[in-house]
Amino acid sequence: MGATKTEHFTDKQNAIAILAKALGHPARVAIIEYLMKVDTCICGDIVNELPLAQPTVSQHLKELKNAGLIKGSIEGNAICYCIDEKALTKLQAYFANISDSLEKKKSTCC
Amino acid sequence: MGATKTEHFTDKQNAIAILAKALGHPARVAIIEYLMKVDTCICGDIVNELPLAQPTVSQHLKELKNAGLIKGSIEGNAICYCIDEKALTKLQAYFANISDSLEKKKSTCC
DNA sequence: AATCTTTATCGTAATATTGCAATCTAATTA
DNA sequence: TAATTAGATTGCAATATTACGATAAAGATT
Repeated sequence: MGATKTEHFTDKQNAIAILAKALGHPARVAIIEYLMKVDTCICGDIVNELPLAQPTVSQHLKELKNAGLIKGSIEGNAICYCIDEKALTKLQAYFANISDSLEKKKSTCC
Repeated sequence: MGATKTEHFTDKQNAIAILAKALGHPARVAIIEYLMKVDTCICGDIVNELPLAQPTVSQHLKELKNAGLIKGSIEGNAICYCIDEKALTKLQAYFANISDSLEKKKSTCC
């Protein structure tokens, strides 16, 4: 064995896990933060921003794309990578909801 | 090779990545959601709630604990697992902040 | 057309994760 | 004290991730 048993969990649980997993590496967190920092989307220098080799960065970008956290479109011979707002909104909503619930049931716990 | 190069990233990036990674598996998302659902903290039946064998669940609980997402205290011969609010608040704040920024710079992008 | 630039892919090695049977530990109960 | 119960640990097999050198693909530049 060794493969995750996704079929036993709900779609929503799997969806959150996929997004969280994609952010489960500091390089990918750094990529998202870099895409937040630059105003424009034409950013062909992500490799220079990271302390990793180009194939490694390319692989991380691919994973972020597969998870739906970023989207890329071809722009000449460079590529324009962008944050996909939908995914981040989903995460924001999820944790906001959890925080809310925690606030409400502060009493009974520990 | 094969090990994550954590030393090249900021403490904050690593901290977020650790929390996200811990939630990067549907079973662990399910555990957090179960702990949210039950009001009390004396919950010695997490194994029965999940479609996984007891050692596997134990391992997932350990990882959530290592990441700081839950805390456990011995309660007789059972164990009381609890959500650690600090970690979830940290995630909530992180994604709320990102969502805010995205809202503000809606114009220049794609 | 030859070259440069940018990004992706392939191949491979090192390491990490997932899952479970078997076993161990410690508190509880009979 | 023996049996029970709740949970952790060990050991192992299957699979996934991380990282990078080498190379390929495709548009841009000369």
